[in-house]
Amino acid sequence: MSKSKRQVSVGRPTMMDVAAAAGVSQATVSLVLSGTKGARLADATRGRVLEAAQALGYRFVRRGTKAPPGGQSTIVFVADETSTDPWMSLAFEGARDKALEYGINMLMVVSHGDADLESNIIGGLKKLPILGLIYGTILTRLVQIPSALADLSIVLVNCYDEHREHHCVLPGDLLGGRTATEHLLLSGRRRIGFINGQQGVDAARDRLKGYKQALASNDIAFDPALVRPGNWEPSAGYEMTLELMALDNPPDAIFCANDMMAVGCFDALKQLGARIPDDVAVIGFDDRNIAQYTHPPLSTLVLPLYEMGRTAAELLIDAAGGLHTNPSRIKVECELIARQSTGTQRFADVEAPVAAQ
Amino acid sequence: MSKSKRQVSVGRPTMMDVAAAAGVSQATVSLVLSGTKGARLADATRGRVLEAAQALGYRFVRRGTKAPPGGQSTIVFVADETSTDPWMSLAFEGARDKALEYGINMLMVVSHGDADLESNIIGGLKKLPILGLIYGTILTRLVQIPSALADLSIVLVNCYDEHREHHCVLPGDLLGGRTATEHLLLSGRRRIGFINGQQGVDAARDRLKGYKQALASNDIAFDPALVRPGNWEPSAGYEMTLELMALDNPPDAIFCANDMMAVGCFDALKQLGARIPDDVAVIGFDDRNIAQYTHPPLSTLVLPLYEMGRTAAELLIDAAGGLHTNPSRIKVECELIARQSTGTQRFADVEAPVAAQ
DNA sequence: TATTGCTGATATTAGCAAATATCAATCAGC
DNA sequence: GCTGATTGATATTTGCTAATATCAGCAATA
Repeated sequence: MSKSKRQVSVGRPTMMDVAAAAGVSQATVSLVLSGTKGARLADATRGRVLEAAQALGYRFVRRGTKAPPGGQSTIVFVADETSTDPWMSLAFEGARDKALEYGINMLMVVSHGDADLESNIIGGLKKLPILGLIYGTILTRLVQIPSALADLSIVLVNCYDEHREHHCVLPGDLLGGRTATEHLLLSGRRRIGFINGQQGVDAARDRLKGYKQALASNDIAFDPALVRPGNWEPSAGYEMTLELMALDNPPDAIFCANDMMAVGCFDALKQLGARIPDDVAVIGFDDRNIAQYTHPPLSTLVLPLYEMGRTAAELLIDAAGGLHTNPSRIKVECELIARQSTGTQRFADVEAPVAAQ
Repeated sequence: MSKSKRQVSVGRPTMMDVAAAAGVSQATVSLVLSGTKGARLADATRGRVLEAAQALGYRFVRRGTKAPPGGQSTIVFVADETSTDPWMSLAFEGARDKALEYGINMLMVVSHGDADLESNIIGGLKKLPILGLIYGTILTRLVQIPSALADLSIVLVNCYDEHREHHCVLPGDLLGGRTATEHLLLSGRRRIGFINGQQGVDAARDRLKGYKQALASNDIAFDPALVRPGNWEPSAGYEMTLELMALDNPPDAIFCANDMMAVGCFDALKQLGARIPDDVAVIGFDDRNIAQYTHPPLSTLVLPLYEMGRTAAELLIDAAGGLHTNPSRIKVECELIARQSTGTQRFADVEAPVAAQ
């Protein structure tokens, strides 16, 4: 019975002791000493507590807090794929940069969509102080979050859940499609071809929808002959461009649903002897690296994965900070990058030229 | 003093109780019940222990084991960058696929080369059962491993340490440079230009060295006028090609130290009216996505990051399995991808044509 | 009634102690 | 001396318990 067992009033004093000395409850002492924001405390009480604590030589040890302030916290980024495109890396970097501003570390795991693997990995990580989880997919799509992750704070990037249980951050493909089309219209084009991405993919659907909206808003009739199916590959851009240009009334501009198809489109136009942008303007989508290096440089729209990652991390950090909002669907705008493939305007009164890069 | 405090012989029996009943030590009971491999036990003792355990109704609860059998193990992949190129993702995927074969999970963290951050994150991860650490860099370079990580099993990917304390896996740039040059020589070219990467970068240095070795092995004199400095960007490929073609005795083939410069090289050659590969053959390096889509498709060499990742994971898993070897430097070969930009052979007796893709 | 100041009840954690694994050292028998 | 069997010592882990955070709700006051 010596050093290991604590006597009644020996050993380090606790909040209970301080409370007794100050004539208040333990809860009050906690509120005073931990400086909880928003606590309503009388100055007199606060003073008495502090005095008692000092008198007893009380040493404050933080406990019972979910996220120990100053301690490490971690965000786990779960991706379904990584290698094909830079998108996932960009989203991760965006989230990481935001997290780092708050001193929060980030981990990435790649699940290839395997729910068991996800549960498994996250289960193993439960020993860490996890602030939350960002769940990102290569394709914009519906996802099902494994129930094993249900107790974590989750934000979805480039995907969405059926029951709107989580925040999700999506690219503004529809608005992007409209912006691209309107950019062509503003530079005086009137007959705009559209080469779509793979059927069944959300991005393809929305970009087409945006294309249609822009035409409608500008009182131009939608001509189904100008819309061609594609598959994101340069070969499709090449073939579909040949088809479009073979029409009786060929387009004076082509909107390719991604940059790779625009590369194929360039090849076809050059082969036909059409000048870009003088005869046909071309705009892509995604702002892939290559867009800067085509001849002429390709106008396109940024797929804002970096910004989406940042936003996701911010949502997570806010939620951890106690800001509880209903799950929202946030769309991040796809910025227009006007390069020379859409030319300087051919016709009258148009917008001011936008600097490239 | 009721249910919460345990009485001497009440409550669940422990190994100590079983040991006392069987007249052996706790250690012996542990050896019997946990079936430790390689333990030398007398059958009589084993029988007595099992009997005593049964008699007492002892329930076995496993504790105190470092890696709970069947429990997860994890490899942490530390990268200095991710977004610019697909290399890091490829290395990660390679390592991940190998790890998955063994049921081992992988995590990725991006440190931007910040040693404090690395120590910090890994420190936080120490609670997990970490099998080892793969440390990858975007540029092939010398790295210094923070001392905080010294107690972990580490394999370096695309980088190396001063004191050869760790395994490292590197790309075979030198051999690759030789292979590329020999491929051009084999197709009958004799005057081969070389557009180098950024000065001071290991990959640029080694690819040039390989180029020189190939020339020397084929008894062709090295002509400094045919070697031009570059910076990995298409613009450099474009300008340096113009310079090379303006020589009194222009090259009949150009080896660009990466694919992006080869794209610029293509532009310059087309502008000059030179046919590829008939007038000038072109070969790149890296096998970037774009190489399939140039006109004609670009011959190039694979930068084997995927394979390097796989190899790294394998080394780590072997080490964890008890295979202790001296730290080695493993170079992974850069495979030649022969497409049309190096043409079918122009001259006599050459190797069999290699299928594209 | 609205607001302020506080507390009881409950969720959560840090630290601890007991339980177990492991291995080098020891022991007994030949 | 040699070899197989056992144990003491120690590292590691799990569950337990006291300490702390937090919030709804109560009482007093304006």
